[in-house]
Amino acid sequence: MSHVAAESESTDAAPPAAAEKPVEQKKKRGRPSRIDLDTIVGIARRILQEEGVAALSMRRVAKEVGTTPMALYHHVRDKDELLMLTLSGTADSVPRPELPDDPRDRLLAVSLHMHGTLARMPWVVEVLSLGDLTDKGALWMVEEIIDSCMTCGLTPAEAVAAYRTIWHCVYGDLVFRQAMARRAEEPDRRRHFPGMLTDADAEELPHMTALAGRWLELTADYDVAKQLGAVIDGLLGQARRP
Amino acid sequence: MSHVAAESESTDAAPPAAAEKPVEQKKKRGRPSRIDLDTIVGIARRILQEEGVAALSMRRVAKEVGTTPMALYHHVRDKDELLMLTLSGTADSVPRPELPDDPRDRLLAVSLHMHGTLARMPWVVEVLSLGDLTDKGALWMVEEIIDSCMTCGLTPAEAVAAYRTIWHCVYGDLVFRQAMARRAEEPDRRRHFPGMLTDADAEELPHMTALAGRWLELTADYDVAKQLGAVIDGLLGQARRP
DNA sequence: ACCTGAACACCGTTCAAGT
DNA sequence: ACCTGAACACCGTTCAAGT
Repeated sequence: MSHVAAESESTDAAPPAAAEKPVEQKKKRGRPSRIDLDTIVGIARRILQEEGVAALSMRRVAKEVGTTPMALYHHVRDKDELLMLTLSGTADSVPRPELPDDPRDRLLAVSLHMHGTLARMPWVVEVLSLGDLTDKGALWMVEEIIDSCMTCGLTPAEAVAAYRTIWHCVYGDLVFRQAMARRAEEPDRRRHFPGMLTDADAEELPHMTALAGRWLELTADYDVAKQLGAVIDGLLGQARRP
Repeated sequence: MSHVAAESESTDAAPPAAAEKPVEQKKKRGRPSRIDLDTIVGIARRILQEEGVAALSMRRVAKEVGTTPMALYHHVRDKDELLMLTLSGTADSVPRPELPDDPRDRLLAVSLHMHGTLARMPWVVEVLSLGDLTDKGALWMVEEIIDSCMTCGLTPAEAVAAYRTIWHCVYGDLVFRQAMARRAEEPDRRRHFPGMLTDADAEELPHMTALAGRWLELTADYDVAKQLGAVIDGLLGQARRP
């Protein structure tokens, strides 16, 4: 159940690229610590994976590590820092895909790879909402997107903006899907869009009342690849008419 | 300071369209309630406006209303329901803008109106992340977007998908801006992207290392209107090649 | 240097009792 | 019908003390 966490954990702990670690190299002086950052972060990551951010508390992590809550604060400044640390290394656990050579296809492929990867790690999306990207291993995707955009004729500034727009589409879709999944779990029928329309609204909102019956179907049919394709076309279109 | 809340509050409480209220019409039998839903929701809205979702607790609302926390549960099922209720009526507090006739311009104008409105109500964005749209007064924008898309030749299904993509761009940008604003407040220098790159990364990430120095500037220059324009071009482009 | 215990100032929500 | 009080099972974090 927790072998995915264990894997990325060992990736973190692997000594070769130790210079990359943000924590300063500690000489082993004084009392040797009985718990180390890597196990703390690993356990936190497992909790996030299995139960999401809402389930992660310092007290819970401490219990699973086998210490007091306060022992954690000796290794980590606060809960936020712990959350950020769970992110680093996760990108490296996903194999880098073959990418097409055509820059437009490449752009779409990388964007979809981002989307697909994160769709399988919903907790990462949740944590990303709270802070920014701290996982260096994910930057190759940004680089690829910017590079492809520039190959298609965008200026560096336009390429960076295009990256951000693509990211908004990817992130927005993931958040939307998660909200839907959460709502599906609750048997609780809070009324959302289609339910709150009556025939009386047909005049003001003709399309929406007409589509209300098909809304669930239409929502389910949303095709990220197709939409991202269209967005990319639009973004690259900037190059042709300056 | 709280007059915006007060306004939408009175909008809520206005009797004419009472049939719209989700709560069932209560006959005034039994002990008359000393606190009513509208004041609870109004106070919650003010707290959200002034201090954000993190500051909103049932206990806090109770204190400001002048009751015990548990009295609230007689008017509201749980905190989540209270949050959803704060949303309803907010859209009506914003005047509806004049819109251009050309459907493409109209599409962009409505999208920017959504963005601009929500940019001024950050708490709404925060609450929206937790649930779905419950404010009927906001649906005219969705209707306009779908209508314009269809006028441009999209099928209803494509129009709904296009709406969602536009929403992702709007929402994604707002979330991004809020995260940036929050980060700017903390003097705390957690290292985010540009700081974590060294010269050693120039080989793997040439564009990003080259742009690292300009990153803040480039981020600040992000032009939502321009990007949404490009996205809309791409989405409408679907119509021409079926 | 590393860990512990007790404490502070909070949470959302349930439940039994009051008027 | 509406409200209260006490209680349950939690939070993140500080602080003084232990080894």
